[in-house]
Amino acid sequence: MTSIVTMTPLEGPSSRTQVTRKDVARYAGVSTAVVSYVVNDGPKKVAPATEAKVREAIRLLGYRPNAAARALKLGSSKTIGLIIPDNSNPFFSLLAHAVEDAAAALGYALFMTNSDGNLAKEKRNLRSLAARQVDGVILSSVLLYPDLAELESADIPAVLLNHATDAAGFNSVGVDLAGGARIAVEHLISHGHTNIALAMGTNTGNDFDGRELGWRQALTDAGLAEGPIIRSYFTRDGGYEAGKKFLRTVNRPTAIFASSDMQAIGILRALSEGGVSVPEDVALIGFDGSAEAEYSIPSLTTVEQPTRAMAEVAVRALVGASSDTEPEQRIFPTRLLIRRSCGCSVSNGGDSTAVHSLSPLS
Amino acid sequence: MTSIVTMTPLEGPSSRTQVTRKDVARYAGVSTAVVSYVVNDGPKKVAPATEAKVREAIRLLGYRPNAAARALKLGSSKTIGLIIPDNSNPFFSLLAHAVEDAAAALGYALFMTNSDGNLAKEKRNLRSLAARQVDGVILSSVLLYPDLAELESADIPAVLLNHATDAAGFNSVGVDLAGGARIAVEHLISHGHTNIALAMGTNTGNDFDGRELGWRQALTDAGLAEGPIIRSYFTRDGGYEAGKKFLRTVNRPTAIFASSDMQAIGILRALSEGGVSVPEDVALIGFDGSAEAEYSIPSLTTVEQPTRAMAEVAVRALVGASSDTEPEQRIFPTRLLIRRSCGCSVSNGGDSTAVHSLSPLS
DNA sequence: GTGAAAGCGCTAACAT
DNA sequence: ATGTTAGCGCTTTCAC
Repeated sequence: MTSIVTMTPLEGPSSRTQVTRKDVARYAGVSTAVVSYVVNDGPKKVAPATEAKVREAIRLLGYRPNAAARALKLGSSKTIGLIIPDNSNPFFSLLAHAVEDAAAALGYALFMTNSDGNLAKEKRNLRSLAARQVDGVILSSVLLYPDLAELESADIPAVLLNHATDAAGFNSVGVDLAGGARIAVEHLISHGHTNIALAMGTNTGNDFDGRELGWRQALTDAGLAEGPIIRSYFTRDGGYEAGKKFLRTVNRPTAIFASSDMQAIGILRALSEGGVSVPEDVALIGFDGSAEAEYSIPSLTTVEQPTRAMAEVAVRALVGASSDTEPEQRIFPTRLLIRRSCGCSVSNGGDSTAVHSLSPLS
Repeated sequence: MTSIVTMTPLEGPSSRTQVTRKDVARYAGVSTAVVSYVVNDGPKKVAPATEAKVREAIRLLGYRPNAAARALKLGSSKTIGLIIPDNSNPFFSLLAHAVEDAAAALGYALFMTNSDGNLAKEKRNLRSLAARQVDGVILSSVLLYPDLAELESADIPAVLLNHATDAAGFNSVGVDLAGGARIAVEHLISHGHTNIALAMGTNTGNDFDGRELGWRQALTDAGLAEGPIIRSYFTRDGGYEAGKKFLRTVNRPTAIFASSDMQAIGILRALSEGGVSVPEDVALIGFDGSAEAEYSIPSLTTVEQPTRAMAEVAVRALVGASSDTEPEQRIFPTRLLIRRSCGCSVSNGGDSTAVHSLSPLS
C-alpha cells in the first residue's frame, strides 16, 4: 500500500473551543436538560417544535457531546479493551477486526493493545485499560492458562480469548482444539498416511495444548503409532525451523499436522528448499483458516476457526443484553478447509474451501 | 492459534464499587489534594512519610484513578484514534501495531477502527472518535486524496496516513511511492528486462498513484517503451485476477512490478497455475515489504516501506513535544528488499533482505 | 413539556 | 507541607 501523513496545525488538545450543552441551550432558548433529552432521545419527551430548535442550534454551533463527562456521570464509557499478543499476526489481526466490528455494532469503541508475547506487558495493558474505565476487556493472553488472579484484581468484566482453560467462575467461548486436530489427522489418515508428525507451537507459558491431544487421539483410534513431535514457535520462522528439523528426522513421516497456518507456511518453505514436494512427498495440514493459507503454493488445507462468530459471542457476552446470565463455556467447532497441501485434488489450483466435516466435541 | 473465551460474572459496568480519591484520603488521613499530588507526582511536593501513607492506602483499597474524570477535568483523554481501511490486511495490521507501540510509549491508548473501504464508515468512525474526546486521529483514508473538509469539520488534530496528497495547511509524513516504484523497475531493467508490466491497485477514489508515475519514469529514463498496465484490487484476489489477465497479454512482458505484496502473491498463484515460473519466465517485484512476502515461493523481492518509523513520526506529530511546529510534509524513502522473485540468486532459498539502494526523492 | 440543580471523580489554584 | 474548593460537561430527579 501507500503512505503519507498529514496533520492539522496543532493548537494543543485543550485549546479547541468546546461547544457545550450550555451554549446550545442558550442559543435555542431552552434549558440544558432539554438539550439532553433531545440528544439522548429521552428520558423525557420534548415538544417537536422545541426539538427542532435544539437540533438547529446543535447543527449551527457544531456541538458534539463530551464523552468524558458522559462517562463520568454514567460510570460507563461505551468502550471495551482488547489485549492480544500481536496484531501483526494474521490470526490476531483478523480477530481484532472481528471484535472491532462486533463492538461497533453495539455502539462500543475498541481500545487495541498488543502484549507482544510479554506477560509483564499484558498486565500493564490490563491495568491501563482498567484505569481508562473500559466497560470490559477481551483478553487473549500470552498464557494458555491465563493469570486469573491478575484479572480478578483488575476488577473488571473480562472475556478470555484464545485459551484452553475452563477458568472457574468465568464464562468461556472458544474453539475445540482437540476436535480440530482430530479431523485434520483423520483426514491425513484417510489419505493412507500411517506416519504422521505433529508440528506443535510453544506458548509463552509452555502449557499443554489440545491440538496435541487431538493428534494423539486420532492416531490411537486408528491404531497407528505416534509420529514425532516437533516443537517450535507458532510463527513462520518457527515453522521454517520445524521444517528443517523434520527433514533430518530418521524415519521420516509422510505427513505433518501443523498447529498454525503460519507454522505450516514456514514448513512449506523448508520442504521446498529441501527438494521435498507437498503434497506428493509429504502431506501438510495447517490450523486457523487464515487468508494467507489460501494463497500459498500449494494452497494449504487447514482447520478453520470461526473467528467472526467467536468475536461476536465474546463481545456480546461482555456487554450485550445477556450480560446477567450465569457463567458459560462456549466451545466452537472447527471445520476442515480442503485444498491442495493434503493431497486432495481440488477443482482449480486451490481456489479453496470444500468443507469436510464438523469436529466432534472432544 | 487457539481459542476459548472466559468471562467474569457480570455485575453491570457501574455496579463495580468505585474506590475514589476521597476514600483514599480518608483512609490515609490526608486531604484529597494530597492524594492527587502523590498520584500525579505533583504539582506540589509531599512529605515522604505522608506519601508512604497514601501509597499504602491506595494499595490496600485497590484505588485506581478514574480516567473519565481526569479527562473531563483536563480536556485530554490521553487517547488517540486510528482509522484504517482494514486491519486484516497485513500492511495495515503491521501499521496499526506500530502506531499502538508508538502511542503507548507516549502514554496514549489507541482506539482502532476499520472503515472497510467504505467512505461513509470512515466518516462515521471519525465522528465517533471525535465524540470520544480523543486527543487526535491518525487517518488512513480509503481515498488517496482524503476529504479534508470532513476532517476540518471534525475539528480535531489529525494525521493522514497512507495518502499521496500534500493537503494544504496539514503536516504530512509518508512514503515516496514514485521513488519506490522507480528502484523496483530500475532493478528489473538491470536484469535485462525491456518489457515490464505494471499491476496497479485501484483505490476507492480511483485517484492517480505515484507508483504508476515511478514505473513510467524508470521506463522512459531507460529509453524503454511502456509495458501494459493491469488494474485490479490491491488484494490477493485482485492480484490473482491481474495474473490471469497478464497470461492472456499478447506481447507478454517478461517482468511485472506489482503495487502491493498481496497483489504480487495473487499473481504468483496465477502464474503458477498457468505453468509460468517465477523468476525464470517472468520476474516479479512487489511493494510494501510485508512478512508474508518473505515466505512466498519463490520469496518475493519487494519495496519496503519503513512502517515503524512512519508510525512513530505520525504519532509524535500528533501528540509529541513538537506539537506546536508548523505544518510539515514528511516523505520517507523506501528500499528494495532483494529476494528470489526478481531473478537475483540469494544465498539461501530466500531468507531475505539484502538492501539495494535508497530511493532518490522524486 | 420544561427547568433548576446536585453530583459523578478529579485537578489545581488559592488558602493556610 | 497540606487543606479547601470551584468547576470540567453531563444526566436525571424533582419541581413546576
